[in-house]
Amino acid sequence: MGGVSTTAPATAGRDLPHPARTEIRLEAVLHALSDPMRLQIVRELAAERDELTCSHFDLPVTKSTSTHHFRVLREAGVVRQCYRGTAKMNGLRREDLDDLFPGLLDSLLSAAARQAVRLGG
Amino acid sequence: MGGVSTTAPATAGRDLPHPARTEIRLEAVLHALSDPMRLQIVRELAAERDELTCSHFDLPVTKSTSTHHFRVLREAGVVRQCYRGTAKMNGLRREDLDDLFPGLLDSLLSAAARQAVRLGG
DNA sequence: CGGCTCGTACGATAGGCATCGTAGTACGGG
DNA sequence: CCCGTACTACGATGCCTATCGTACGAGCCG
Repeated sequence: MGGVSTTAPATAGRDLPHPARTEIRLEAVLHALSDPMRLQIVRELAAERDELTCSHFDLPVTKSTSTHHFRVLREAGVVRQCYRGTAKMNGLRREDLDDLFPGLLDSLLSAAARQAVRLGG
Repeated sequence: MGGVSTTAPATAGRDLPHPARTEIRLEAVLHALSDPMRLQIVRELAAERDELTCSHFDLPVTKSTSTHHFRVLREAGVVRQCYRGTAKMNGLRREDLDDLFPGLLDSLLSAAARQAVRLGG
């Protein structure tokens, strides 16, 4: 506070609001994953075990829509997002989810993989 | 047609359309369970390991809305419904779901139970 | 038959949401 | 300093859905 006109140092105003671990609701997680696009994002994020930029994903929608989906995932507590230069990094909140709902994420991922095999190949 | 005036024997025209096992989609299941009301229904259905009538559930909505939620669950392949007299019985499609997505249902139920304890107790 | 209970069908309503396009902001590099 | 890249914000649109109320159909019971 005080007289600092440029309120924050670097990447100011670029923090993204995330729900705390205890604020994550199962219904919101399920809703977030009930969209094919978002489920696909989460699957890729789980496969690569690292953070990925938004632009890494080649989604069949405009960037506006893409932004929307990533926000839904973040607000549901499924992914953690932060800026790194101009890029926005996305990481799965594995630890938080595993702590809240042990085994759920793995079951969901394996269910999605199984369905992909069944329908796609 | 034919001579039979009462077209069908009993509970005629009262069959309910269900998706076949192979038509059940993960996204639809997750969407169905992302509603608190429907998640509660499924939890009760899993607790009592028997079929339950619609009226057994004391939901804070009108009967119209209740009918709607049960239909969503049925069309997603989560529950199987049939008539028994005037009552409509609801049963969890455990076998189908376990075959398609092994472990998923249990993970979901346990996640829901865990959250109920965490928030309610 | 008459009435009761259970559930359905249909229409209305209000809110949510997936999608787009356009205009704009933040950062890094030449 | 200017430009390109990455992402956002905002408004519009059309669809889906959760909810209700009312009117109705189907089966049971006296």
